[in-house]
Parts: sequence; structure tokens; C-alpha cells
Amino acid sequence: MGRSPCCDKVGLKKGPWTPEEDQKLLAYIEEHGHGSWRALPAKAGLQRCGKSCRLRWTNYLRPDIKRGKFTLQEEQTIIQLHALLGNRWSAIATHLPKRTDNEIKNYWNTHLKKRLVKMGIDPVTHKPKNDALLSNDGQSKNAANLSHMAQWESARLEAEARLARQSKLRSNSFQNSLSSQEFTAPSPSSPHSKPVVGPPRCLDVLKAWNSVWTKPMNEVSVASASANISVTGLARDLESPTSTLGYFENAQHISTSGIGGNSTVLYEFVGNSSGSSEGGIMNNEESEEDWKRFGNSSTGHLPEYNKDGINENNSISFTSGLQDLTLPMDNTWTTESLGSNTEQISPGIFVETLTDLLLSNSGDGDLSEGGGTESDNGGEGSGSGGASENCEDNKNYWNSIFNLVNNSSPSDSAMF
DNA sequence: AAGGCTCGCAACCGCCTACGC
DNA sequence: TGCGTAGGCGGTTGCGAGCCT
Repeated sequence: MGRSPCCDKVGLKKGPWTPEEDQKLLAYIEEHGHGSWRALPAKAGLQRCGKSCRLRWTNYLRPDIKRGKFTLQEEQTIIQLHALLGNRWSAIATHLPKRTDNEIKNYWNTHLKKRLVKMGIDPVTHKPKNDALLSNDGQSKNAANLSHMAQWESARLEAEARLARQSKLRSNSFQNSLSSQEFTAPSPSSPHSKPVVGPPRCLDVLKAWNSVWTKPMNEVSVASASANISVTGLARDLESPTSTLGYFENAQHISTSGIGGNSTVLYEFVGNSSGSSEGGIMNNEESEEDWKRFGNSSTGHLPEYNKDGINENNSISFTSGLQDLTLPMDNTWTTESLGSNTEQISPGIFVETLTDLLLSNSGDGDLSEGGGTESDNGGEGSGSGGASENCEDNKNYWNSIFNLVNNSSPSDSAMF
């Protein structure tokens, strides 16, 4: 089937929008809602195609757009989410209220991606370009597992999107009647299919990640210290497009327990907290309830992953990656459990430390100077420059992560 | 001061998918 | 079931501003 043109392009204007055009579009949408984008230009008196109008609206004119410099928290969130989701800008944008996918994409391409490259980190995989450095330690498996979790999250997002569309269909008539009476701004990247107003969707993989790796053992009622991970039961939260968010969506801080049981903040979402006047700090009760939902099984094996991300038992599962990896469900990973020797790694702060490093290097100066960390391992700070030094940068990068993990709690991070 | 270069961002392009008929 | 349409999404382009030589 050939691609149909979005509009009749003859005689239509292209290029930058003028203030007059903006005003026309804004006035029309505020009065009538956008309705059919295809029909909108004619009705609004614009010589533009509907697609151009939609983009102008969603990326620029919407009243709920935040413009200007990205905050450190936003940068951190973008990096973390990109590590998990890749170039799924719309998915990332759902976790950054008031930012559009286009803006996030541009910011990534013009700022964050360059930082990664400068550090010798592949901006696609978020791994050091020289993987040989990782071959004999736990980080390669760590990163692989992170990637694995991203696969999980991708499946979940797809399933959730489908459910959202179904839900939208069911409520379409209601929405239509509403839109004729009052104006509501569409959400950043999906004016129709996503909630118009509300807290950002949580990234369940992060929640799960934190739940598994950072929860003190005395809070984990369902697991023994050697229990294996199972995601059975998590997918039941997919029963509705919003149900996965219920106990997490308002969380701006996720209270976790780091090494040594120190309470700290792992991920901080800078989202709309409209549903929580307290900023949504997750308490122990919520965490435990969360955990019970997450880990009500200790089958020891991840069930089969199917095309829809949900199997007949209403659980999400995978077939690759972890089948040989048995990970203890306690506060830390040890490299012993990962096939190496004695170093301890806390996967719960893996992404955090990674992004801390990136952000602490947010200046465009020499990125290898001390790794930009608070590590007391000052010997790592060598000058950087050409590609020949990438190897050293990589060592510094991962050493810095290890040092951060071993020598400080996450709360020591300058980021928090 | 002027021309060239780089960077950032708005906007466009084209593919994909869902949906209605 | 197949086709046409609409909208979403990610990649890419083009242009203006600022910087450099």
C-alpha cells in the first residue's frame, strides 16, 4: 500500500511559522479543539498542511509546554531513560512533563549524546566503546541485564499503548463531548491517546529494578536471600492503561536503601505531582506493597517471552539473556554471582552512578579528569584527548563507578 | 569587517500502525 | 479481507545566530 499524502501540498506554505499563523492556529484550537488535523488548516484559514499544524501545536504552541534550559534532573532522567529505552523519544517524553519528544530528541542529539561520545561511551548502547574492558568483570553482565530490562519495558510499553488505545476507544464518545465544551491541552507527544493531564507515567522497569536490588532484606517478605527473580505477576498491572502507575505514578522520590542500608534517593522524577501534595515519596508500606505485586513468585526462571509481552498466564517473560544468570535478591550484586571475584556492585545505583558521571561532566571540558566524581581515587584523573586515550577513559569511567559504589552511598552524590 | 564555520532548534519527511469502511 | 486515511513517531534537513579566523 502506497503512502498517502498527508495533505494536498500544492499551494501550501512551508518553513517557519509566522506569529500571525501561530495566532490563527492557537485561536482556532482554543475555540474548537483541533479535531481533525487534516481539516483544521482550511477551517483556521491557514495555508499549511494538517501535519504541519499538528507539529506546530504539539511542539511549540501548546500552553503546557516548558521551554528553556533543561535542569540537571531532567538531564539525568533523559540519560537514564535513554539507557533503558533507546531512541524512543515519545516514551521518554511521557516521563518528562511539559517537554516534547522533539525537544528531548534535539537536546539529546546536541548535548547529551556528545557528552557520552566524549567519555568514550557509545551513546546507543551506553556502554564503553571498548567492550574488552568489561569482559572479565561484572559490568558487562550488569549492562546486559539493564538492556534486558529495557526489553521488558519495551514490551510493557507496547502492551500499555495497545490498552490505552482500547481504553481511548471506549471513552471516545465521552471525550468528544468534552472537547466540544471545554478546551484541554493534549499531552506532549500523543494528543489523542495519552492522558491530557496527569502525572507522568512511571517507568516500571526502574521500579522493578529498584525493588529488586535496593530493598533491604527485612522488607522483602516474599524472597529468600537466594531467591531468583521472577516477573510473574507484574504484568497483571497491565490490565488497564493506568494501573501500572497506581502506586508509583506520583513518586518524585523513590526511597531506597543503598549499600549498608543507608536510605537514599535513587531516581527522582521531575514530574507533575498533581496527584500528590507531598511530592509522592514512596514509603516503606508502598514499597512493600509494590514488592508484593512485583515478586509474588520465586520460580527461579523467567517465563517465556511472547510477541505481545504478556503470556497466557498474564505475565511478562523473556527467553534470552538471563537464562544462565542467577542473581541473588539482596542489596548487592557481587561479582562472584556475576562470574567474577570479590568486588561488590549495587545494581540499584548502577544507572544513577552512570548518569552522575555524565552530569558531573556536563561541562565541555576534559571529561576524564577524575571522572568527575567524588571518588577518592584521585589517581584516575589523567588528561584525555585523542581516540588513543579512550581506553583509559573507559577504565576511569568504570573505575569511578566502582569507586562510587564501594566508597560512598548514593546520597553522597552531588546530584542529590 | 567580512566570510566561513559550527551549533542548536524548528520543521519537514517518510515509515509505520491503527482504524474505519 | 483489503484498501484508504489519519495520526504517531523517529530520523533528517535547513536556517538563523553566534563564534572563529
